[in-house]
Amino acid sequence: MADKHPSRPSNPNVSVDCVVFGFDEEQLKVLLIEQRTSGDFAPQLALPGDLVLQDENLDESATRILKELTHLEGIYLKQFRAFGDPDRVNNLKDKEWLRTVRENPDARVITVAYYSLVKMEAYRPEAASFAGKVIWQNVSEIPELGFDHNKIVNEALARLREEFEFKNIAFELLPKKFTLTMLQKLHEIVLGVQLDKRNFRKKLKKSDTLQPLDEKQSGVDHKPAQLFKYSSGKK
Amino acid sequence: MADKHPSRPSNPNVSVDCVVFGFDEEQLKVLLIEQRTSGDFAPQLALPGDLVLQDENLDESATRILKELTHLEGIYLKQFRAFGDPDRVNNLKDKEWLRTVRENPDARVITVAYYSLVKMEAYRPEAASFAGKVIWQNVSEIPELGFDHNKIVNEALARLREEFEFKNIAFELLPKKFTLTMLQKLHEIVLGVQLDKRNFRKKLKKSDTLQPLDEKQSGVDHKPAQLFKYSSGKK
DNA sequence: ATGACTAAGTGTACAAAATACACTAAGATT
DNA sequence: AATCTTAGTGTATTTTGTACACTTAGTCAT
Repeated sequence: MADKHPSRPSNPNVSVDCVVFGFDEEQLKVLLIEQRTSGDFAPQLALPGDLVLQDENLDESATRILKELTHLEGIYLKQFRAFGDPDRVNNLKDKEWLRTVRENPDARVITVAYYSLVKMEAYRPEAASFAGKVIWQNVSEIPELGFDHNKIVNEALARLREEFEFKNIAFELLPKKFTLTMLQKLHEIVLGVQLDKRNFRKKLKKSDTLQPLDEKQSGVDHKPAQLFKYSSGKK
Repeated sequence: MADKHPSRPSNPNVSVDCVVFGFDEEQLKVLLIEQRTSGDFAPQLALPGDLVLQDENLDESATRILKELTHLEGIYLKQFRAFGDPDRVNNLKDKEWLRTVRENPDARVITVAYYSLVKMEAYRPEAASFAGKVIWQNVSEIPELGFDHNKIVNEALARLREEFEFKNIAFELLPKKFTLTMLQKLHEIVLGVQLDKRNFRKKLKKSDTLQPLDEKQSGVDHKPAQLFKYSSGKK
């Protein structure tokens, strides 16, 4: 049992949790994993997350953990907040899942949260062997999650929306190639509003951050759209 | 010596660092403390910060640490980012200052950073007995600091500016009573620009977030200005 | 090849917001 | 009473945001 005297530093466990938002033409979802612990607890849903290892920085940790748990790679993850209520991981089931039982069972767990945004069709998550499965859950229908993960998802969603509202386009979070219609739909889905096509494009043009590619959309049964990439400044 | 096998969770020390910005009519400064360790190291400057204790959450920790080190109280502190490079605290002097030597000397230190903004004249920081002294350092003349604190200050300043640019007024960060001229000067100092008095006031009026008090500025040798407080929504 | 279907791509008129700019008013000091 | 200092206020112009509908390019079915 760790020392619980209040005037001592806590030497907590530190974990990383990843809120991966996925979008398609209509919906915004969050990637969740089903936790199956070795104990006989009922499975529960939670964000992909695990403890930070000794020789990695936080960004590296997030990348590694997301890959280990869901096989997703090459995704930009943005740190947005640490969560550290002393009792935020307070039950056996949660601790078992986090490997905390084996390492440092009585210490609290402080977590550093990351978010990202991906095109669902471009990334096919697969559950790690030891996890149950991974699912895309609609952001408007998120059930009760393990740990304090509902709070973390809500905060991440708020940040994502701020990013889109204030900075206009969250380029770090975008796919490398995209059509203007895709970009508009993404904004509409994230912000929950309808936008005017011409006005949306006018604003993009003025911001001067898009570069047309020598490539058009393929695999559609109508006029294919021009593909663009992000480019700061002008051509 | 702690276990350094890379595949193990790190059970790091976790600290909090506070970037307290202070403003007057002309300048924006940062509160720094001079570290005097018990060893025979030369003093160095750093942000007020220390390890998180077992039974406190991160916000509580920040509040406590700022008070212990500088006697500042009643200040809104906003968490903005965790910093966790594995070697960000890598010398004996830094470790000694952080009490890490006594508790968990070989583990890395992950820090959660907070910032805030105060009227310098309203808060008189005093050094804790064990610290050297506290100083207000101009943000444009920050010397080399301990740990990775230069990086943390730069990031905090960027966030503070974003807050002022995008959200227009960072009310959480303001004094409770203020004149419109004070508010304008603050914006000018933080953003490093000149603003037009009438346009600035027009925008404030439209935002409908200020409430005039039954009180005017005192102690000035000219026409006293109306004092306002923040108020969401209308009177 | 023709016609029908689907989404891509484009411009203009109006409303709202941001900017540039200079004088009068209130209190303090002599 | 005169002077000094900052408070407080409005209008004209430019820029930005909004509302709105038709033509074009490619695919598919006949």
